Amino acid sequence: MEERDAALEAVFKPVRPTSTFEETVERLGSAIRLGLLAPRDKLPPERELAKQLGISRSTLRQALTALVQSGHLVAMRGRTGGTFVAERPPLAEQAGEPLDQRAWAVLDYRVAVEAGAALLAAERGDESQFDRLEELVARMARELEDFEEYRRIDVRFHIGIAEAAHSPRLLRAMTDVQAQMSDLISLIPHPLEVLARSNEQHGRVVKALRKRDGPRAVKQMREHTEGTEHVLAGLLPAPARGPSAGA
Amino acid sequence: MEERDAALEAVFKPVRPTSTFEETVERLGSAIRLGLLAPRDKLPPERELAKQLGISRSTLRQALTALVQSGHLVAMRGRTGGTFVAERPPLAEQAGEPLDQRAWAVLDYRVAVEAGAALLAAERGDESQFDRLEELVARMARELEDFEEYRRIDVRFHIGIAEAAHSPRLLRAMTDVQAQMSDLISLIPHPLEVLARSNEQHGRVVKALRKRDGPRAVKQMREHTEGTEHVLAGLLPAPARGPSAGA
DNA sequence: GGCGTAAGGTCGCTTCACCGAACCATTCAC
DNA sequence: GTGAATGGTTCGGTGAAGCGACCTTACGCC
Repeated sequence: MEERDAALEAVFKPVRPTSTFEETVERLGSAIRLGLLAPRDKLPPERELAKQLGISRSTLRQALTALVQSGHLVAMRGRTGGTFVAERPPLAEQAGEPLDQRAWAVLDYRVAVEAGAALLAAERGDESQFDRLEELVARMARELEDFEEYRRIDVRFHIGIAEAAHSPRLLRAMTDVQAQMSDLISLIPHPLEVLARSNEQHGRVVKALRKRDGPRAVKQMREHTEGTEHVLAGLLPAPARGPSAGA
Repeated sequence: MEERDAALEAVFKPVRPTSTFEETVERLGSAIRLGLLAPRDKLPPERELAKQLGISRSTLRQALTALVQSGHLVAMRGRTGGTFVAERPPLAEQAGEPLDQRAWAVLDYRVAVEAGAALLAAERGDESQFDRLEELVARMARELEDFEEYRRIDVRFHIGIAEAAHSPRLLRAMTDVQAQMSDLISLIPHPLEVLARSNEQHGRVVKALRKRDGPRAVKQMREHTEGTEHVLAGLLPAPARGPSAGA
């Protein structure tokens, strides 16, 4: 039992079932914060959306109500009514409490997802998908002064890599990661130079993908993610990693 | 809305809340199949375990009953009784139905987790942890003829890398991946030569970790994971990956 | 040999999330 | 002005999960 402690520990940790309500708020809220659902976009009618999500209208409405109250959505009644994404939805949620610790967990997980996506994208990506990534890099280069727009494209870039990996599961993981990153990123300053440097790394990643050089793409991507970590390192208390898996 | 389809699609897919019962069966079942809980190991008394897991005894018993019936556990009554891991627990569960499709999803996810763990382990791993990995490689080399034992050590090796990454979240992801891999791996034959080759790759990964060369470790690890994929490729219908993230 | 105790096994009640469906209220197209 | 499409409201039903009390078994210990 000696050395397996770290892994075994996780086996007996409390089980936290996710409620349908929470899941739904999370799904829609993240999609909005990521810009997958853009401001003024209209959601399907409640009755239909409930069917799509496979949940009851009651539960869906609880989630929608929560998102209206948090400013993500706006509901309009009447014949031409509907539920719309707010003009200016909140960028990040108030995760609040143990942010310091959770932040590092997210960053570590991000390393895995980004690395995996880069590896597989190098192996399987279509040229057209790489074209698109390059286009996004070019667009970001033009938006260095509008952070919110830059970030929206940035999200699409990273999700685009996951799409090029042709793995639904990794795509899902990437959207999750980006959603959680948004909560962090909105906390930090984004001087123009940092964005520019960051985008240069984007470019190098695409270059490696084009060469079908997975490990190189991973290397470039790792340098890219380290950038974020270093900036955050100055803002968050400390990594505080234990001797074995941080306990 | 044009190009975001693949990512957006996931937003409106059915929400599947996980029940406490399922989660618990999964947690304990995986731990047993992975060998984290070894045969003859004794679980804590039900009343106590329920507290640890933060669930009611009733629900815990449902899970335990299921695991007894599936042959993972054995329950003994009386003063010195308790719930014990079975002598010879089933190696894999009958996921059954859409195994073909899910298999590839797992393999893709695995690439990410293994790559991320290798990257971070190269950066943060302790020498002592690398020593331990080397020891595991040596032990595997001695167990090429006993597949079940080999696989148990193999699991520990991969989990060991995640531990060296010092990231609780990646550790968790790795145990999940390994659990799902076990379901696949038990389906395929394991000729001695394949295990030997596989273990050589283990060795090369550790070597790269020792050199603190993350990208190289990722490269070696990718070659290692590809091995499994190629073997499975001969057994499963087809990747069947769509043009954009497999839809 | 019997008694206490630590375990698993059983029962019944309560609570709450989720579902389903009917119905209300508002607004606009026609 | 009427009807249809939409969000808003209410209420009863159902099943999962929790809580707690009690039964049963078997072993250590006096």
